[in-house]
Amino acid sequence: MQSVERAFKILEALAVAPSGVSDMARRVNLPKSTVARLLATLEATNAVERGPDGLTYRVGSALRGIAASIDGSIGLVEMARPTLARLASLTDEAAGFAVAAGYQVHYLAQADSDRTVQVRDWSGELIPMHLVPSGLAILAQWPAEDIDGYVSRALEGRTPRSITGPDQLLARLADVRKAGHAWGREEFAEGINSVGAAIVDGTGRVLGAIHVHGPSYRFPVAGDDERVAGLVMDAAARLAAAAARLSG
Amino acid sequence: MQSVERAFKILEALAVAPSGVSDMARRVNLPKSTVARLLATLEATNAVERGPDGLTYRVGSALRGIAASIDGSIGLVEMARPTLARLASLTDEAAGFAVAAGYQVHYLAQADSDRTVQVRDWSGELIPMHLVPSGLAILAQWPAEDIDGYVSRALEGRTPRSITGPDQLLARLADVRKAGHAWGREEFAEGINSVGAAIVDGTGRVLGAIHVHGPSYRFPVAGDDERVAGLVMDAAARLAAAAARLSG
DNA sequence: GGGACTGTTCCACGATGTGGAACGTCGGGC
DNA sequence: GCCCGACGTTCCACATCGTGGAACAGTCCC
Repeated sequence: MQSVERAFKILEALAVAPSGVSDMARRVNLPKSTVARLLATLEATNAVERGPDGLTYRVGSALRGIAASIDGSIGLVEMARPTLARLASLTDEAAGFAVAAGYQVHYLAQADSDRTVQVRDWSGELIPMHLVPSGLAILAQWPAEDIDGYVSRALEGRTPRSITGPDQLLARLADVRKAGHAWGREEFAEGINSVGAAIVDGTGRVLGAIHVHGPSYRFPVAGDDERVAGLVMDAAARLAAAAARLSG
Repeated sequence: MQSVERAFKILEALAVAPSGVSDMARRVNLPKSTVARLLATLEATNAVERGPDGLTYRVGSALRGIAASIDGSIGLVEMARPTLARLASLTDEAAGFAVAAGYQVHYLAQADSDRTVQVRDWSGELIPMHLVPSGLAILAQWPAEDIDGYVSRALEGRTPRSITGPDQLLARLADVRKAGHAWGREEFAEGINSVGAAIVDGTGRVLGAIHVHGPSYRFPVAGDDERVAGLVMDAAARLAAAAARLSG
C-alpha cells in the first residue's frame, strides 16, 4: 500500500533529521503537496509533531509509546499483569484485562485469587459487551452514534438477568458514566459477579478495561462494593497514567 | 489520509497487545482483508513483525529507531555531531554530515577545525550530488535505474574540474563503489578538496553521508589520503552501526 | 523591488485501496 | 472420525481516495 509506505519513508527520514515540507519532499522524492498531506495526517495521528518554529516537522511522541511495547514486558497487557496480580491479592478474587473487539470484549489476561473455589480463566474469550462490566465500561465511553449502532441490533441474553432492551442498556450506560465503573451481577453467567472500569487515555481513547470477578455467593462481600470498585478504578487510572508516561 | 490513519490505528492496538489478523480486524473495526493488507505493508516496512507462531503480529523493531530520535540528542544527525567533532580533530580539517534530497545533497551539520584558515560552513546548503564526495558516495549506492535518471539530465559544472559527462560520472561511481569512499578535488569550488563516505544501513538503505573537507593548498597532505579516507569510512560505519543498534 | 523559496490549498482524474467472497487449513467439540 | 467454525490468504470489480500539478500568498535575501 503506497501511501502507508510513503508515510514510513517520511518517518524514517525524520528520524535522521527534522525537516520542513519542501526539504522533506526533496529528501523522499515526492511531490510537495503529497508530502504536505502525509505530514498533516501523521501530525493528526501524533506520529509527527512540529518543532518550535511551527514549520519543521519531527518524530512525534505517540511513537514512543508504540515503540515501548517492542520489549515484550512493556506493552499495556504486560504492564497490566502486575496490576492484575495486586488487584487479585487486594480483593482475594480474580482480576482480568480486556480490549474491545468489534461489539465484543476480548479477554487477554487474568490473575487468579488463591482461593480454592475460583471462576475459570476467561483469557482468549470474546463476549458481547453489554453482558459484562468491562464491556459496559468501554461502551459507556463510546460516542452516541456508535452506541446507537450497538443497540440497533438484537441484544443477546445469557441469563434471566441479562440486559436485552436498548432503553435498559442506555440507562445503564448513563449510570456507568456517572459512577466511573460498572457492576455486573449474574448477567453473563449464573453465579458470577464482577466490576469493571475502562482504561482511558488523555485524549479519550479507550485502551482497554480492567475488572475483578468472583463467585456470586461471596462476591462482593456485603458493604464492600465501593472499596472494590475504588480499587478497580484506581488500577485503571494508574495503567492509563503509565501508558501516558510512555508516550511522553 | 484514510489508509495511513488505519495503519496507525493498528499500530496503537498492537502496542496494547499482539494480535492475529481476524482479532485485529475486530479490535479496529475493519474488514479482515483490509487489515491483512495493512499488516502486510507494515510488515514489509518492519513497523510490524510476526511472533514466533508466525500468525500473531506485534510492533516491529524499525519503530524503535524512529522513536529513539524523539529525544533530540538521539536522531542520526545529533548522533553524528560528536563523530564530526572527533573527525575534525583527527584530521585537523572540517567534517560534515549530509543527506540526499532529490538530486542534491543537503548539508545538515558541520564541525570545524581549529585552524585559522577555514572553509566556510555549508550547513543548510543544497548541492548537486555529482559535484561533491558526499553526493558521489550516496549516488554510488543507488540502483542503476535511479542513476540512469540522474545522468539523463545535463550535469552542471561549477569549476573546470567538475564532472559534466555521463560516462565520466558512471566510471567515477564504479570507482567509488570499489573504494568505499569518494575524493573530490576542486570539482565543486576552486580551492576546496574533500573526501566522503555513505552511511548505509544493513538493508542497503542510505541514511546520509559523512565527509571531511579543507583548503586544497593543504588538504589532503601528500601521502595522507588513505588515512583520512579510512577515518571517514570508519566514522560512517560506526554511525551505521549505532543506528542499527537503536533499531534493535 | 524582484526573484526564489516556503507552506497551503484546490481540483480533475485515475490509480490505488476497498471490502466482499471464495478457498484451504486447522482445531475443537461431539 | 467427522463436522463446523474459525483462521489467514488471495482475488476481483469498482469507486473512492490519494495523486500531483498549479495557483497563491507570504517571507527572505540580494
